Amino acid sequence: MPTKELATALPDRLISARQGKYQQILSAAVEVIAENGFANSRVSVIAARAGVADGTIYLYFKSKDQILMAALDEAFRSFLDKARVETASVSDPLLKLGAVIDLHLRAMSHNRALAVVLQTELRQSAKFLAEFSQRQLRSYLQFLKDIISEGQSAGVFRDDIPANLAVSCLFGALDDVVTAWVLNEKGYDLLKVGSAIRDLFLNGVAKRSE
Amino acid sequence: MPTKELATALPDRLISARQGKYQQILSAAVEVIAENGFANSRVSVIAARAGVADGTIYLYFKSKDQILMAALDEAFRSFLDKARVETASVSDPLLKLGAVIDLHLRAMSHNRALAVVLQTELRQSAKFLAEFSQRQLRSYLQFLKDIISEGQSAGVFRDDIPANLAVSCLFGALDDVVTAWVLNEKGYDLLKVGSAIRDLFLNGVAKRSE
DNA sequence: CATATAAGTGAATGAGCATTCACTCAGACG
DNA sequence: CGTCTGAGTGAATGCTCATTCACTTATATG
Repeated sequence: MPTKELATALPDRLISARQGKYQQILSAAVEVIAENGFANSRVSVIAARAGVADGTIYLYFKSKDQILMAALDEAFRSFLDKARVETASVSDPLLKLGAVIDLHLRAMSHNRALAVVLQTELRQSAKFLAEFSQRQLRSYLQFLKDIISEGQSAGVFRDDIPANLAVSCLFGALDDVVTAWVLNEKGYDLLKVGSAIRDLFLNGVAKRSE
Repeated sequence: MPTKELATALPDRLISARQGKYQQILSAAVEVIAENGFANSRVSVIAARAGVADGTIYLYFKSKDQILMAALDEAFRSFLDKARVETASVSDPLLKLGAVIDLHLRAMSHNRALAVVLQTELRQSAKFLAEFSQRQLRSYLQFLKDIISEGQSAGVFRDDIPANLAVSCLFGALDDVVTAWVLNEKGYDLLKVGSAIRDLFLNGVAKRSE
């Protein structure tokens, strides 16, 4: 008979099987939810899409709500990780800003279903949003704020503007562009607007007096 | 016996009673939905809050979904009307821009429950959002776009920027500022950020070379 | 091979809740 | 006053799924 410690440890093979189904269910859920909205998504449909039985879902997730939570949480974590890695080596705030804008748009472009879920279901209810956003979204906004602040210290950004407000404007612009893309089937190359957003954010829409 | 035509017409008293309950139900719904989210709002609770019986709701609305639709629709219509009226007499694009920004923030400030619902439930599902946004939100975005275009023609706004993108940035910034306000209990005077947003939108965050 | 363990299944359950409808009642009208 | 109309009521209905659990299948262990 195995010792207690060994009894609770899983063999590698099982762990990776777990990972496999776990991921399968998550992506199936994102697809289905993107198509129908959370409220109109049936657990049984997610299970079918993932190629598992209804009950299997509950071996990996506590509830339907929790599937959505996990999906958003994971997507965000991976995005933030990538953002940190990709910008770590860039020190110029202007370049860093461009890099983040590109990554944001690239990440959304890359997985449309996920983008749909993030732009819509994330805001499902004030309570849910508040709970999620306090953790993940805040990290991202803080990350953006740090870039702004660095730029202010470095003297390339105006310092007569609250960094928080600048972040709202930057994030809001990105967010709205992505929403527009999500709602419009028609080709609209999300990646191409990055530099225009950067320009607009830096220089504004007012015409310079010559 | 009354003629058929008269039989289908309602006496004024009844019409205004209808209006009364209709409005009562709508505001009760907005409050309840703002507190709990649409999915977690019970029709019976909305009825209780409005001071009517459960069944009465169905004399005025076809379904629970339709209550939310009607509430958003009405709120938006009244906002757009006000926007058109308030800016009709302003011809300078710069002033007009400021007037719209102020109105947007004022409208949200004025009815927090409605703001919560607009910022959260409006995005409930891609399908719902697409349907609604195609009608109402589009009008507002078009309204903003017209202001930008006027400014470009008048030579006060850069014309090397697609008006649509400028709209996304402006609306996105407003939207995100309002969302931040909605999520933060703490006092944060929404009305005070109007001029800063206008300044940022016009001039950008980059420091001018002196 | 026998046994043990844990993953996976999917039909059955039942809770929650939107919606209905048989009824009440207040006011209008001759 | 008697009768009619239709707004309003709220308990009862029934439908829709999320969730469960008794069972099957696959893998590890000695």
